[in-house]
Amino acid sequence: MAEQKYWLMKSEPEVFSIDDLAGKPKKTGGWDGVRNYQARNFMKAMKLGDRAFFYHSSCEPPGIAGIVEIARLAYPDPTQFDGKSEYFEPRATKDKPVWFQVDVKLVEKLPRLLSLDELRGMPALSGMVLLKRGSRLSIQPVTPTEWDAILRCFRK
DNA sequence: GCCAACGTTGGC
DNA sequence: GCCAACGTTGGC
Repeated sequence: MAEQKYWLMKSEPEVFSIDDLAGKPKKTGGWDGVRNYQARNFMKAMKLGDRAFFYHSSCEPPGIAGIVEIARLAYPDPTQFDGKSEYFEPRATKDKPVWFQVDVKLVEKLPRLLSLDELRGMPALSGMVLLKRGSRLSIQPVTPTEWDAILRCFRK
């Protein structure tokens, strides 16, 4: 397989949780609503089969809830064309969409949420984007080292 | 192209 | 609900 990359994708569980994804047909859903250029560009760089942590933000406690796989390459986020959506983008046209999304498929919900506190306590993650001061990016790259260190919490 | 004002994110 | 940090907007 082509080189597999790793990512982290944030969602507020009150808006879209890992259980919401689990309840979708084929456990697959579109990751819509991303309205940040850096995050968008990371989604455009995603390849089929890349894996990502599903991170729950703005909740108690925040943390990693599960693992998803990229099931469809970046394509225009339909909510940008919907005048009634909070994600409406007046500058966007069908010919020149501004915002993109990928589809993700649930690989597994982790046996328990790995909290932000626990992540901060792991020396192997000291350089992780998520843990950087002031980091707000909703889509982030994760290094293979970080990925493995996190999985090691579950696969003893 | 600068940068002040404003809006958003997200942990706490 | 607060507010630090960051991104975006818009006047100049």
